Amino acid sequence: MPRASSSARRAPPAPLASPWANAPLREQQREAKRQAVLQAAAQLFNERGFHATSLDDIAARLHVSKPTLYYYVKNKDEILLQCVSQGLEMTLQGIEASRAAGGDAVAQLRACMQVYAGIVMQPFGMCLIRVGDEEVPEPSRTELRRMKSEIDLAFRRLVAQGVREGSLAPCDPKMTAFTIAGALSWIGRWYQPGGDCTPE
Amino acid sequence: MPRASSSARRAPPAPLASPWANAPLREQQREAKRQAVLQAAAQLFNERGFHATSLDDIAARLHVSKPTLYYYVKNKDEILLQCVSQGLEMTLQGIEASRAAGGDAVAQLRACMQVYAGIVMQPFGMCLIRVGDEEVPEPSRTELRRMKSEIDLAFRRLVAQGVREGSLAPCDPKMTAFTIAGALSWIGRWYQPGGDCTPE
DNA sequence: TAAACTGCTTACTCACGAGTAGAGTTTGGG
DNA sequence: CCCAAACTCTACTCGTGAGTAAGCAGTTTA
Repeated sequence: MPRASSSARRAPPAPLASPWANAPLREQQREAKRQAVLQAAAQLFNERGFHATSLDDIAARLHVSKPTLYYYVKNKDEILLQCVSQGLEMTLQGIEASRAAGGDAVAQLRACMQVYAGIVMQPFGMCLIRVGDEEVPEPSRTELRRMKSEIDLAFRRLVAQGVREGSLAPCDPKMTAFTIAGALSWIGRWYQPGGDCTPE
Repeated sequence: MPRASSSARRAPPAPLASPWANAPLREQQREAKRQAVLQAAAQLFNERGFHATSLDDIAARLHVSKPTLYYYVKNKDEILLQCVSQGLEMTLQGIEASRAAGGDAVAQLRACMQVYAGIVMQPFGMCLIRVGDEEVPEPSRTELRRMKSEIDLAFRRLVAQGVREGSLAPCDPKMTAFTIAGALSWIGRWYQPGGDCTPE
């Protein structure tokens, strides 16, 4: 990020209407464009796969040229990384919220499932499912896997808790959590906007 | 297996041994090698993804050179197509066998699930799951999708039948079948030889 | 023995896609 | 009006990977 040198300052003469007043606005627009790049990329990755999507494809969808993309992101790998990270982040937050909402284990589990289902239908979440983590280069891969297993762990804990409460039939939490995650993730495989909707 | 050229042969002067006697044997060895190519390719596709796997990678794993591959297959797309086709074929046959084995709907369904689970842990079956069908070029893609939906249909029918028999709780067969397929397919995502096993 | 074929090799071509250089255009502050 | 930064473009480089050409060694047939 080469910019950001021009952030906070006050103009000596003018009382109102500080110059640089729109500097934060600039920054904000820049971020919006950056997000647009990620969004477009995520969609294309989902449609064609990561390797089958060229940067020209992404640029074309946004009606800009390839080098423009490099003004907003470092490289192709970083685009994928960001997409997946955001999907993961959303999921983690959603789960956190579901748990914070309280209720018994089954209610929490249900809420988490709803959240998860909703996310895998959105571009970033779908990225999470459809592109394997083989694709992201090593430094970040481990981090990503860590976050994924965190999600898995949350599900397992809820299942185990449900079993303890007696509201869930006794079962192996590990396998059950996998099964749930599998069934939910599978949605991201066939869902295409237009047709069904969110309800479980 | 690059060698093996010096394996089976018959002496010319022998009384039996029509010429061309080993022609079918030749054919058979050739087919074995072809299968080896597909097998190696499937494994690599599963490890790294289709586009991330080069023909040189496949060749290297077999200790041969790239052009040798072209002696056995037409091109890269055909390799993928064959892998997926074989996975699909195996599944279809397995389901057929399960249904033919008789029993009530639940028993049949259980058998089918067992078959499916077994298949997605093998290279070809895993291909089916891990590489999206976006990757295979258009003429064949439709055919592949047809076979996939045939499998899905088989599951749906069994679920519906189970509901009718009263042995399954009433539910939407379509959604239930999707859920089952999802949960089972997910296995192919995390399963790596070594650790757990087949039992459900 | 020579011809013919099978199986495989080395040494290419050629296209496409990631990433870069450097210049042109727009925008807002002085 | 002018300047500098913000932004975007055209025109490249360069590596990699799919697919091909042509020929070489061993085996089979005549």
